[in-house]
Amino acid sequence: DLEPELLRTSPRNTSKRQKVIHSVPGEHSDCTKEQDNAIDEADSDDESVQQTSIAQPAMKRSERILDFTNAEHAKLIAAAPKVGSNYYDSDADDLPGPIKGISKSHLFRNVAWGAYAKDKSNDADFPSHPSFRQFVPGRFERLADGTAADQKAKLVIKLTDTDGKKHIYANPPPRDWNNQEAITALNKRTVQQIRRTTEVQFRARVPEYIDAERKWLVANLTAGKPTNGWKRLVADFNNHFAGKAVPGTTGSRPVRTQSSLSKEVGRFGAEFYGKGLVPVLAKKVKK
DNA sequence: GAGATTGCACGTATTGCCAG
DNA sequence: CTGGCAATACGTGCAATCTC
Repeated sequence: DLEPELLRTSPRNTSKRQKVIHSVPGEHSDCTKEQDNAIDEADSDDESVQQTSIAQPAMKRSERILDFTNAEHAKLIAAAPKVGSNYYDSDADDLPGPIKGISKSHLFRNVAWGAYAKDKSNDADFPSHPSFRQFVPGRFERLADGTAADQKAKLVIKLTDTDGKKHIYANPPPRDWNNQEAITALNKRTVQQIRRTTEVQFRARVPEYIDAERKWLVANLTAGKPTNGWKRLVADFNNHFAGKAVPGTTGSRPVRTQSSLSKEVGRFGAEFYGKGLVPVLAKKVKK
């Protein structure tokens, strides 16, 4: 069964009802401005959308970002198939007024969606266990096979929910594909659409730190710093907690990385750890 | 109109990268 | 190694919309 190009073909392990965790490649940006408006001009109407059938290690975010000013990258972009007006006409003027339902309207184009964005006839377009590559800055992204792909294809998300109902989410394109704020909003929106509609999640839920862990930290910190260095602290912490069950809690404690621990210590360092105190979270105020 | 959908802010957490 | 920050995931609440 085919999945739209935005959905990476996942290794056929998709068992039914269970949260499927797809890892999402990471981070950092450093993009170049002045891009795709020029590319939009070259928008062709060819609907051929390349299929990315590569079961390879997920590429890191930084590796997927293409620099328009880099000659080699520019060549890849030029060779990439462009998603056409079947999605929406990139060259057409935007519809007047703000986009309905989108509060950050200034970041996105109010386009008139094409036929593909309304077509529910092809079952194969509606996976129930989709995989997804987050948007990265720039209209085109580099794929693991070395070619470039048009991220415009990822704007229309077609899914089959847990009740078998089909959904289409047509997410407005960013006015500026290099605007990280727009890309971030787009990613948040699409990830949530997938999370709420299907059983797919891109990251496991993270257990919060519990009192026992925080007490242990207090005992192993000196003036808010690891008594014997971070390396040692991380190893000791995980020896003590990882995989173990703690009375009063369910399941077993997760492995914590140095990043996690240093964030926890840093977050409450001033008020608590630095003073040898166990952090106590303020009660949430609900209305 | 009432319930179902959606978008998005918030708070909690992790991971990747980079500079010192 | 460390420290720190950018990017981004998840759960949840809530308001604006949509749908029946």
